[in-house]
Amino acid sequence: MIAKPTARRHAPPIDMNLLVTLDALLSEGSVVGAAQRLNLSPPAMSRQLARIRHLIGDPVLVRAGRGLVPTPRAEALRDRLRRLVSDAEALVRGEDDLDLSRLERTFVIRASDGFVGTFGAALASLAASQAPHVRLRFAPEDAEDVEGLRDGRIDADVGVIGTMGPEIRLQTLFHDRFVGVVRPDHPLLAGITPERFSSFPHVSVSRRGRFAGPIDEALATHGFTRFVALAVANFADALAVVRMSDHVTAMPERLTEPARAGLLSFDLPVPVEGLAISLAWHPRFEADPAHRWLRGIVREVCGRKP
DNA sequence: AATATGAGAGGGCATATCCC
DNA sequence: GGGATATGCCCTCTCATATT
Repeated sequence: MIAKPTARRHAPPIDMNLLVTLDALLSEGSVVGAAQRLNLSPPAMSRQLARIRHLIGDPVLVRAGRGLVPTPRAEALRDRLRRLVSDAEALVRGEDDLDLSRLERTFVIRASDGFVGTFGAALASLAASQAPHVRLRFAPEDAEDVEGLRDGRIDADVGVIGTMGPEIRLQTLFHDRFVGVVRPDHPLLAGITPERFSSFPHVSVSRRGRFAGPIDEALATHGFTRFVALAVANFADALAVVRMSDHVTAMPERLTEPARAGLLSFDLPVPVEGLAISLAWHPRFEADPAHRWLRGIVREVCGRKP
């Protein structure tokens, strides 16, 4: 008996071009769109889709009415694939050929009005000095979901970032602490004790309209309860109310520095845990040189001493 | 070594099919 | 009807093999 070597034929090498094609198909959600993007005819693209289906063993995109919708398998592949392709593009292009002086791009940053008020001007100046054709759009904070980052409507998210999707990249920009804010001639200033602090009506800042937060928890551990009479969605509204009433509010110190001008800030009478202001982005932008530059200038501006 | 030949991949055009 | 995808047919190009 001849001992035959068990060497089996190697599987044919994977056509990596199909990954680029699939990325285009998933991004465009249509054969025609992907064909235009890759300078192919729609039939050629349709055939590439057929090859991808054969390669993956999944329909990838199925007809829904006139268009196509991705299968769960395709959805699961989408982000990794996007990252893979953009990494490959960056590899080929090289990271150095980012020409900031000619970069024309609009970045969407989701951030609170506090962040815009405190860092917006510095960020805009720094961006303009390095990349004069780049535009920044600050989008208001909505429900803190990852969809905006996932589908690319949002380039970066700045703020107190809680539970995001597991794939979301996160980096702490700085730590902040809560301070109380009242108008300058407020009666509370005669003596700030937990008891007197709790006796005035409060304004809470919550994009979700919450009346209770970490300050209430801190007060509760010391046996105090405050009455939050008003919940507003941004810092400016809270400050406007405080400016013209006996209401008391609390907000992150550094994040609202310029906005609190003309008002009186004070240390809270009970210790409240600090908060981390972070930058979040989707991994698809991880290797994107322009996006890296954006992250860099955000970090730089936040790292400057006030 | 140079040339011819055949298979296979992949693209475009025309057209079928589906659905709004 | 018209937009979108899928497919039949034919073409070109490449590569491996056969032939001179």
